[in-house]
Amino acid sequence: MTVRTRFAPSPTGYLHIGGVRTALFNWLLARQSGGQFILRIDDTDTERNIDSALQPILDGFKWLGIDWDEGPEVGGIHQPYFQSQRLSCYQAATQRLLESGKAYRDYATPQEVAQEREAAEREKRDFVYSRRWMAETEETCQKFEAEGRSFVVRLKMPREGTCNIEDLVRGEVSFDWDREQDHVIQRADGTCLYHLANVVDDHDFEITHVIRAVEHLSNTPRQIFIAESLGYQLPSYAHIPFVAEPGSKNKLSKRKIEQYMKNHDFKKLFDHGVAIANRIDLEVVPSSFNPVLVDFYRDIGFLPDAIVNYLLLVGWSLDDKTEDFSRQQMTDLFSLDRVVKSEASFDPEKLLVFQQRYMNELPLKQKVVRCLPFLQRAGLVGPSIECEMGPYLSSIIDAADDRITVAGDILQFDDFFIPDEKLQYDSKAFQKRLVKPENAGYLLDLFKGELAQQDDFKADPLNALLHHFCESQGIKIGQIIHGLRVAVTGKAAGFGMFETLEILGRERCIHRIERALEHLHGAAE
RNA sequence: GGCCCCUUCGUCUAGUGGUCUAGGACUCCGGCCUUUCACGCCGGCAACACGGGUUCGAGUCCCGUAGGGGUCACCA
Repeated sequence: MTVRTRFAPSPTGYLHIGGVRTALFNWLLARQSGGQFILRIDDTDTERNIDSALQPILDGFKWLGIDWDEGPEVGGIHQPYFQSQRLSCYQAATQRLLESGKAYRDYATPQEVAQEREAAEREKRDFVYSRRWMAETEETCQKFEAEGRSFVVRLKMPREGTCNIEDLVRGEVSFDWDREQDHVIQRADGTCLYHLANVVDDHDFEITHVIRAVEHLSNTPRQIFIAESLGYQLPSYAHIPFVAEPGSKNKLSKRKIEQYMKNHDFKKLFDHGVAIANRIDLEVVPSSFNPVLVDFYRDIGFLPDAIVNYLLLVGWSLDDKTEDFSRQQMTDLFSLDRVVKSEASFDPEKLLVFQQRYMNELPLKQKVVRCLPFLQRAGLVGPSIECEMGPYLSSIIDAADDRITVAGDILQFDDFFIPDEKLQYDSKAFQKRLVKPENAGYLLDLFKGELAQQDDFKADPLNALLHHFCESQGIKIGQIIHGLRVAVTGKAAGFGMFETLEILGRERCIHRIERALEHLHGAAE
């Protein structure tokens, strides 16, 4: 039997990071055994524009490298994969349920059911529908219809015994049938509800393993009832813990971003993103620019592999030390029995660590490819990059080394792309390193003269040059190097000073120092 | 509230009765390196929710308590 798993997103316009984790586990299980991973669209309740709400989700999966064998865009032998187009399947199933007496027409109005529910609450007993408006014969149907009533279809749930679920993650879990309600499976207008659709589709698509978040565990008995009533063979169930908020055990929610901002690490991640977004004219709105959603990561230059590797480890582990997994390794080694039972909080800091690791391992060429679009979007580099820009960009990214965590971080080194005349000085740094030290200007001016005579403008010789200079002046290198950095980059911090000088080249270094000196004298007057 | 699930360092986790005076990773705190920032290196702090059993022996099994979460829709 080949393993067939599925993920069933609703077209909401965004891809939730917790959803990705669930999809990932499904995908992994299918891939490791040469099975199929299916994407099915749960759009039974939405009347919005499906295309525009679905595309971001499909794009998200594609970006992450989670591909599907059947579903939107790729089709498949079981199509359609949109629930909104499968109504007839559900109606046929409902009909069979009705015929076998596992479901019934119910002519109660919502108000009448609500009244029963309230009465039960008042009397402090569990609510069980009286089935007062249940119609199992043509006569009763006609009687109720004569009263002007319309019907919904309800499940006729067992009222005794237990439902045992053999869960691949949790072991055996049992529920008493008498706690279950006669759930509605079809509305008065003939449209169907989630649970029925879900069970019918899983069967039609020949899903062998239903891997989903724990919040569905309590819903499983009714689905089992439907499946068994229809004579379906039950899939295996695995209820995995959901991804929780940072620092709590609540389910991570897209809407609670305001609250998450109180979490230091979450805010740090968000602010990191905002700094990049502001430079590339990206709208910072919670509906897409939100660390709970995948778009956020793509937009600021995360690596899909880093995210997938991180997500793999929230709720699953191989052993007590292995953390890095290639796609191949994770598909080979993943197993449901090593899924943890308790909910795991999303840890932005740890995600960043994976990102950093993957970014550092990326070949320089790849880094350049990832960073370039950010420079272009920030208007620092033209749309068609000139030939000489390639090596120039490479040298910067090479020198920046691990300081580039996400591709968008290249913008921290914007000073290499700004014309000398437009270089902005960090005012605090300028004050501290150039204005305040008495002889900073003097030393810088002197050293500028040395630079002007330096022919071999490479990091090592420049290093030697500055050291000799310091010796001859009887100063420590710290007395000049900071001011030099501020003068040529405008910033207090950056990568190696001598690499910086080399990359900038002699003319620009001198020009920038002159400009800084002018600025300094201007400030003094 | 009923039912169901969960509970090891701040976080992610290892641990399937003795090798656990509980291991790893991230964070944090020291120190080293150093021209800044970052990296790196070394070291350190830090957890079995609680109470009863069972057992020679319990983080590991059982029961209870507490806490957390989920679910009880003509939502998905």
